[in-house]
Amino acid sequence: MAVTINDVARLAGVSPSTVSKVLNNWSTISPATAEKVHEAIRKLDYTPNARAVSFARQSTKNIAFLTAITRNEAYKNPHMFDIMCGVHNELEKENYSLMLIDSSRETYPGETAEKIISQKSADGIVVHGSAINESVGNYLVKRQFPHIIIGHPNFSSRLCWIDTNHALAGEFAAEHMISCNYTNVAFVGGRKSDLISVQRERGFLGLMGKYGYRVPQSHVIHTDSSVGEAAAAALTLLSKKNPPRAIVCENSQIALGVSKGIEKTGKSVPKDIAFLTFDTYPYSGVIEPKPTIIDINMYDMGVQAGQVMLRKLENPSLQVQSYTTLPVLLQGESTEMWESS
Amino acid sequence: MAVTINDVARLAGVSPSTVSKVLNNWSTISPATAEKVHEAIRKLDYTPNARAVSFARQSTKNIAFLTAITRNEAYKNPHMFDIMCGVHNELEKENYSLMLIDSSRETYPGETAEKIISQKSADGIVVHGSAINESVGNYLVKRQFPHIIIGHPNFSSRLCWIDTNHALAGEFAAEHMISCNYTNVAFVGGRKSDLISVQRERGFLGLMGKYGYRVPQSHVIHTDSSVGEAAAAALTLLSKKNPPRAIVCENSQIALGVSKGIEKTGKSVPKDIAFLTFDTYPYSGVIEPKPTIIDINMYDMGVQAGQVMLRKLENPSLQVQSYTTLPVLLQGESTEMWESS
DNA sequence: AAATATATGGAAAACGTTTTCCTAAATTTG
DNA sequence: CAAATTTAGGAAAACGTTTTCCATATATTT
Repeated sequence: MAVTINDVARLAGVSPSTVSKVLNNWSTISPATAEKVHEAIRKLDYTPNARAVSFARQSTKNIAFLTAITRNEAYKNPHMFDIMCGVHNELEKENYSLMLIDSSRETYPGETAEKIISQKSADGIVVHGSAINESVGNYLVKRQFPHIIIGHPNFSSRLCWIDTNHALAGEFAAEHMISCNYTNVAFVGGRKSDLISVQRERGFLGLMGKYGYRVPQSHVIHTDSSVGEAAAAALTLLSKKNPPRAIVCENSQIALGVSKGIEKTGKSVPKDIAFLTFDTYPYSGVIEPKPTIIDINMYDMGVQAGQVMLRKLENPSLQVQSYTTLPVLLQGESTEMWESS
Repeated sequence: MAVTINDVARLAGVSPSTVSKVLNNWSTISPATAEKVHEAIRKLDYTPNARAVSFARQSTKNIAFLTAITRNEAYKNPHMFDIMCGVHNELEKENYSLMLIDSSRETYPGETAEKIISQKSADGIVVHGSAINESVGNYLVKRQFPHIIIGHPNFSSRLCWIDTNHALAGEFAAEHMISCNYTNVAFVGGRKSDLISVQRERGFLGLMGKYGYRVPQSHVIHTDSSVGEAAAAALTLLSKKNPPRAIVCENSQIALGVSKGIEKTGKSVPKDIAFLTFDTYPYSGVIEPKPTIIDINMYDMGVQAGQVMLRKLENPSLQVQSYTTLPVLLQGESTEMWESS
């Protein structure tokens, strides 16, 4: 039925192994023979059977991307697809494909990863830190199975991971504010139980303090990350006797609320009051004016993860360290260099 | 190195073919033998090599999901991941995996699809209507290659597709408004070049007219889908001598703007003015009050696509028709049953 | 001119299953 | 009780490549 390497060999008058060598650009084939083979391939419209190649090479050219998938995933985790796209686009360069695998129904963390490794259905594995346990982690390290963990795992190991650093992003926020000459800055955060919010707050407050601009307690407000509470927070801050010159909003939803609150006061941004926020998604696109953002680009994080994966695929014994994706400042119109009078 | 079916056979004292039959639940194996084999499998911690199974079965148990992937994909196409998750979760039930494949760099529509089919690297293909051409389409049909097209292709064929119906969603909007006794309704749409916007508008205006509530030209405003223009549109509408009782917003960004505009007028929703919008993503989550939404759930669309795919995988000769994902009304607080006085 | 090195391409094993027969034993039937 | 049927399990082919050797022919060196 389907045309195989043998058909090509017969038509070209060579052996199947020669065809294979031509296909894989071996140097031991003369240009003349190669041309004959290519001619036959063209005539027969031959494509190697990927399943047979996988089998013979003992490699699927597939990488598994494990994450917990639920209904409305994009809503709950707007970043995951971006990470995945970054990984994909990097792996694609070396002809690897990315398989989306759900880890949400596993009975213990690491079950899915284990299955993939033992089945050998993928050459490598990209997995969220929460979907892996210590035993599988150690297995990955011991077997030198190419892997990269998104977000560092909550157990110590010699796994290779890549993570964001939200405290650092908080420090970036402080640095930007100070560089604009805003030294009287407030912080509107999310819930105190929200780890990311807490880290950003710590980084921000820490660096402000280090520069000598300690942020008073009254300039730090925690909300439920809703637009309404954030707007109220902005109104509270701006009605103080000593209102802040700028506000750091812990996420884009808060920023949307804060910008709304500011609008209500009639003050103009950034002339009277400046603000910045973190993350491009999901809401910064509808905030007016276009906000200055400290962004941790998830696509870039995916690209980095992909690069690490490619290196590990090439050399599984490679001792690769772990990485942190650096935040990036996206200058918008909600902050500007301020010539304080 | 790795333990194979032969090791299991040797330990269990049977032939490899018997082990295979046990693995695949053949009925021609006695319970006693099966137990012996399972025992050996357990002892050796054996897992069949997926690459070898793929090869022997001539099936990869992989389905390719083709879409044009770019940087910031989630931002540009917030729906794609939801569709993908829906497809995934459905396919997972029959142990199929989903491979994410980029079609953005192909030199002609259908190139990527062709490659996958000729390589036999997937058992089926889910592809966006824009990433396929007529010749590949006909090839899919002729070869009975399991496929499902997301969004119907722009050429006629006997392909199997699944699509949304935005005109129908527009009709749903009209129906809901009328059922609330809002008969004086305005429409704020996107650009006239935006196909989805135009379809929703046509459906909405059409049904309003059919019910005898023709919407005057002056109650239809086109914007660039920005928050600013949408807010301005709302202000324009509400300052007319005969302002609308309700507004249909063509997308969530417009709805965000309209709600902002309404807020500026000081009118209350839905007491004085009602509105509804389409799509849950990306912005409806931050609109206040919680809007009534005509939603076309993309995850559900993916689930439907996955179901069709499973049926085609089981029986490739199946003549499956194409499907339309129906819109769903999500009642929010921006509309209510109105007792007009 | 003989000896050695190099270039080219083929034969055959290997990859690890599944699946199609086929056989021998066990069971049923007349 | 013999013949027919059913059952259980094994032998071997098949799936389509890659890759390791090996053989031959040609080129190079002494």
